[in-house]
Amino acid sequence: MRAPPGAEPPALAPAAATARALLAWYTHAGRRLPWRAVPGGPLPDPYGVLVSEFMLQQTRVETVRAPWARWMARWPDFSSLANATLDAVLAQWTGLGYYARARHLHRLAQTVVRDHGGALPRAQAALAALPGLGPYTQGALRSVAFGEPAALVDGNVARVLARWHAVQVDVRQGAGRRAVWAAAQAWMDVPEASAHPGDWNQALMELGAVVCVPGAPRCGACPVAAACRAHAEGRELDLPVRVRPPAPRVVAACYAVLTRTVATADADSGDQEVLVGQRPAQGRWAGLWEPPGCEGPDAHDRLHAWLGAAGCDSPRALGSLVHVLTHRRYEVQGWAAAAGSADLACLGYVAQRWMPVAAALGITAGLSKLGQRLVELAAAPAPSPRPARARATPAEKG
DNA sequence: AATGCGGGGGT
DNA sequence: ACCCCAGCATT
Repeated sequence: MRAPPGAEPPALAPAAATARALLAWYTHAGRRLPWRAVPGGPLPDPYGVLVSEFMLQQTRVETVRAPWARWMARWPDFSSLANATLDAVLAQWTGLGYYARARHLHRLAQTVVRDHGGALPRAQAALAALPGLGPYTQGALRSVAFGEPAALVDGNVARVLARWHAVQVDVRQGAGRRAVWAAAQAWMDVPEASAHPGDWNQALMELGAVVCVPGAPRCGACPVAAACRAHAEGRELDLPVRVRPPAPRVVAACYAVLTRTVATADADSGDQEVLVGQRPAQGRWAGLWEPPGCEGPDAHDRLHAWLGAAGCDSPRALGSLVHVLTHRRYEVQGWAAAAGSADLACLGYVAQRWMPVAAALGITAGLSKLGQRLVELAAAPAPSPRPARARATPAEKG
């Protein structure tokens, strides 16, 4: 721990002392989890590890404890799981989310029984061919269950390594992702780490989960703070770099809500119907229905040209609304008109039909959320003096 | 390289 | 209200 003035910055390369310090901390302070082996002890049951790893994908440790115990009590091995029905498996997964994981796990068990004699294969190629086993889970099984010197990177490891090495780019994608995987792999060249690969990898994840946490890392409690470049440079709060997703692209759109009144036995007030078109099978809102509209800078002109050609005279402005998706911000002008001889194919729709307004607002109608909002806009009797919530004007908040 | 996929906890 | 979480499959 010699630190002469002007000495080189803290270790950027894997170092035996750092590996020893982290493993010692993990042995002493690591949580005892039911699927986790005692540090330094014999390897755990691969099936139990596999189940835990599937449940832990994008899910916190504390969320998994109880479901894992229930699962292991019901299906303690590959053959019992392989013999279970998919319905039972999915029901047992209830509440964990990402249900594709349960389907993969079930299918994996059946594959292991059928093709691998009921035991998880050790060869990397065979492992990678199993459903639901991506790079992270492969590394976890190889190191934790089989004791092989395989690296892994999850969200915790990516954050820890981003701080240790002061990685300046987003470690979740592209070059940053590759850099973090390379760094994780480099640690497997340190004998202190590769001698206990399962403990080493779990120690890295444990550190990220309880010390090197995202918001306010507890560097005072970190066993390897001396090796951390971000800490040495006082930038632990700035790393890992958070790539703010680009602001949604603004899309101008113009829609027309065409309605007609259908006579009913209840002669007083006929039922209102709205004209909707079905979007193509590809692209945004594929196959969903919506009132006719178009998008783009010239959306207003194109829509009104279409309205005129369709004989929908004197459209009435409904006002505007903003609809935000992950990557798009739709700024929509709505218009109401009486129906003419409207052909929606000209606007790119693959089908069209009249739909009762009440049905269009239901969840089973197949309208996009934007389509429903437009129908609501047209169906609203009048702008009330006090809207339910000022959702459309979040900017006023500040 | 994007996108969809659940649900819950922390700040 | 975000942000993040022991990710993976699909396009």
